[in-house]
Amino acid sequence: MQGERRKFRREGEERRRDALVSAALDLISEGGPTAATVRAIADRAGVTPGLIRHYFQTKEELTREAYRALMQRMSAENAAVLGAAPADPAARLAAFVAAALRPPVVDPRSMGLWAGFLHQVRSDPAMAEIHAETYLGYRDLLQGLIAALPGPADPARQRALAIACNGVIDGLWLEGCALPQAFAPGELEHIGLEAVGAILGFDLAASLPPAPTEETP
Amino acid sequence: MQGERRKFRREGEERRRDALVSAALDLISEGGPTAATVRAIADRAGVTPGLIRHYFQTKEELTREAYRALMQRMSAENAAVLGAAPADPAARLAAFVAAALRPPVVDPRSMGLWAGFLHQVRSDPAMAEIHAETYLGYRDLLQGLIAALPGPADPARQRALAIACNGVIDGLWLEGCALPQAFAPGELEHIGLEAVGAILGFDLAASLPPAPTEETP
DNA sequence: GCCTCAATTATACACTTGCATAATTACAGG
DNA sequence: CCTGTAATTATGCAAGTGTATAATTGAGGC
Repeated sequence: MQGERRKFRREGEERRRDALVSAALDLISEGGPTAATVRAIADRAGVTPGLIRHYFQTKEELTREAYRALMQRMSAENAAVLGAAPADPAARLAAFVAAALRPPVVDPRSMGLWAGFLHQVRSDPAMAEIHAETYLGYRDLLQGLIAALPGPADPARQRALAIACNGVIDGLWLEGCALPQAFAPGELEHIGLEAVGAILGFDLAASLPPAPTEETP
Repeated sequence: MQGERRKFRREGEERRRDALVSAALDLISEGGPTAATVRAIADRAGVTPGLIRHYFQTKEELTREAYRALMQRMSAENAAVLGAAPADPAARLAAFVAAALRPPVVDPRSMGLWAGFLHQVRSDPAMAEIHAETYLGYRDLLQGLIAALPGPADPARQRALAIACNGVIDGLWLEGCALPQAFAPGELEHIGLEAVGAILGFDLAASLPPAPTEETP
């Protein structure tokens, strides 16, 4: 008796791919790249390792897809706040900065992923391209918000300011993810608004829209 | 003929341990934790894999030693600037902040190491302890510099300010390591001084000691 | 109900990893 | 020069890695 063959259900390609990508992200965030073996990923996704090769030509391809999904999700989560933001440029920028510095964008799991992917992004050109696309998209969005502020329109200077503000935001994001309990609720946003405000010469903290737009459906 | 046995020189224990630790750090910074296999480490250190087991009970022990060496080196590099700093509290703090945001403290290799160690620091209690010691030591140093500033002495508030400033510094440090070419020389220090100054209500940028104390032996 | 075909599983393989142990060799002290 | 001993190398091994390929099985069309 060599045991019964495992029962299974057929699923659509998209669902399976999503499940595998999601499982890979979970494992990397928990235990780093080392933990994301094909067997562990398949196990977490509820399938057997062979199926990975059926949907992805190689494990590297799955990893790239997971990274792309992560970056897109985070950008979308941050940009979503602009939909409900007021028209005033300073308020929009303040809302954007604040959203980047609180959950769900700030999340210890995301930083684990960030660290886990770092070396692959550095060494694998395909990963580097995915990173560049997302990063530049984010920075352009930020530069647009800065350009909308009242004042002289100097594109070169706006670009430099966007880079600087992006640095502060990214840095504080990492810090918030790394030390979630070091900051009181709202404190990280406040630090970020002060710091970005100092760079731009604007009192952003005062411009933050009143209610952090809690979802109330 | 089974080839000649490799020639070798006997070395002191300390030199060999240092060489192995250094090799491990190099490899982790270049290729992440995955790249630091016992064989690769031994190769880089100019020895054979068996010697690692002779000086370290396990590879994990070598890894921990490497992490400790890294953290101590970085803290020392940053604190070194205080030796040549003036007595004025604001100038001392400014010098300290600026030193944290320029080479050799800011260094792409260090961030690769930071990312590589992240998951081990999270999961291995021994690693977490090493981290806590170094981190708290750094923050206490920063808090001491803040407490020396003129103004009311409120320890609880000073602690909160130290945490916030530490967050900005750490974050900008990471950003400077990640995107070295995004910032003009001196720009990152300037951003950091503005941001920390905004948190503390001090014009730190104006307090920075004139010459960045270039070594001229 | 059967039959087809793709989705899924099972098995095998070559390779790498960390670790243990035995065999050597450099170097100090007589 | 010899000899002991500890530093160093060489070899082997069990476990885990990604991947290739063959064997099964679920589910829709007739």
